[in-house]
Amino acid sequence: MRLSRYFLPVLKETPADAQIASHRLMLRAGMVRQQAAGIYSWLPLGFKVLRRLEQIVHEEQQRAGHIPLLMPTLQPADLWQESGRYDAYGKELLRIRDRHDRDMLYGPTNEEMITDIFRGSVGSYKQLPLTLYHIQWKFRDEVRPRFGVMRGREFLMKDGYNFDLTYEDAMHAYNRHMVSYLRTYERMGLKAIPMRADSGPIGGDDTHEFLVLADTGESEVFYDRAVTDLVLGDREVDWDDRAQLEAIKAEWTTPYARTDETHDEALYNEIPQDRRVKGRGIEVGQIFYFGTKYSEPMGAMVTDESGNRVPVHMGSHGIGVSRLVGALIEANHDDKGIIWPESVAPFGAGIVNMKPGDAAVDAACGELYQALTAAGVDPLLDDRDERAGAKFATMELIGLPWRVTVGPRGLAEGKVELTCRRTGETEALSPQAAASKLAEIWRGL
RNA sequence: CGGGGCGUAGCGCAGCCUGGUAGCGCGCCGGUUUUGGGUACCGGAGGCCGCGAGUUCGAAUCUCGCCGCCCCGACCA
Repeated sequence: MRLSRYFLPVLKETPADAQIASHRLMLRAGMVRQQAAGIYSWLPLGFKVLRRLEQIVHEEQQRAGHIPLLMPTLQPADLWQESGRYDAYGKELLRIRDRHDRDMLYGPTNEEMITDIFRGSVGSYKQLPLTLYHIQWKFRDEVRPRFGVMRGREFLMKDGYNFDLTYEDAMHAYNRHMVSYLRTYERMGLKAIPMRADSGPIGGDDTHEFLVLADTGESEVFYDRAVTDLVLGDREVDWDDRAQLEAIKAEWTTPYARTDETHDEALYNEIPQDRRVKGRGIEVGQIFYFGTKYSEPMGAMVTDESGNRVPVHMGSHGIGVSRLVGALIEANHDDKGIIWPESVAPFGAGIVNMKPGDAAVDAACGELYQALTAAGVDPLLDDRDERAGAKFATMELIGLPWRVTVGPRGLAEGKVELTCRRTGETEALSPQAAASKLAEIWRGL
């Protein structure tokens, strides 16, 4: 993309309403625009990041064998009356009436609807296990939305639902989600720690929240430092191997890690002193086994091997996709702006043309642009007639991981400069060498 | 929902206390200048001062009501 033809409304000054870094930077970098409290338009740059995250989530879900579909944002109220949540959910549920006076709602989650879909089409245990998911906008009418997209009223969420015959099968689905979530966050360059969460009335060891450590997080967290050293990496995962998934789950959930909701001071104090950490975290996902809570009242039954009609065991599993954009920035920024991990960057590299109109510089930029595009780096070429300082400041603000600076001075020696956003390190290379170095990095993603 | 604060140009703000018909910086447009870290100067466009009612000869300014937004707390898969 050429910046001169793009839509990137960056702000030099900080909007007064934004209190935390991610919100400030998303507004300054022209990623979002607020339309009402907790409701945002996603401008092109923000939209690109959102799409990248969605893509990673889709890939990892499908790798684990989960099946995508798409349910609507608006739902009929009667499904919720069936489950009992229409009255129980309270004011967070946005209720709407259509022209025929039918009660509708803007979905805050989809347990009822997915259960309805399931019961209409599945009747036998032979069709299990089944996990369906979608990535769709949700609305929860929060009393006090804040922190930009981190706590909006409208937000994009991946929510998945597993249907299994037995508790054991459902726990395997639970473990599958835990491991696939670990992979998902790792691919995004995030350290997200599964923490035992409050499971409410159901009780038991059957829900975990994933927290990204950040000083601005809403939750207070307590953990054993050992958990932050764990890395899933590229180890082979057999998604049908129950023992393997159970072992990975144990690896991550054995070290103490809890939010203030479930914190146990006595257990915490058993951790060796030098490994105890108290901090704050941003919740970016949750996995949850809830058994027959919906299948029973809503009649989601299958016939088992012995011919008995039994309610299916279910769980739901969410990743806050739009919130992740904020969480990523909270975890990756400095005083100049955002620092995107390569895997989620809106553009892989910025090319700065130091002298638009200079034939040699224009030509070198054009060649680099083509080479990087061909390598899948998806570059952003700053071909605007601006001062060097303004161009550098823009690139640093929007946080592209790499910058290639092309000017007459370097070009006279046959060199361009390759600068790493995160470290600030710069090296002079031939344009070809710079292009192949970036291509190499992208091949590894 | 309790407490606090703010709505004036695209953004950041001053003016309000003490009423007299709106100003600064950034951005934007035109020009000169500059050319490897947000250059300097000149000229210009852009406002139903959140909305409504009231007081007054006169309201951005005072009074009342409403709406919106932000912060702290409570709440939150």
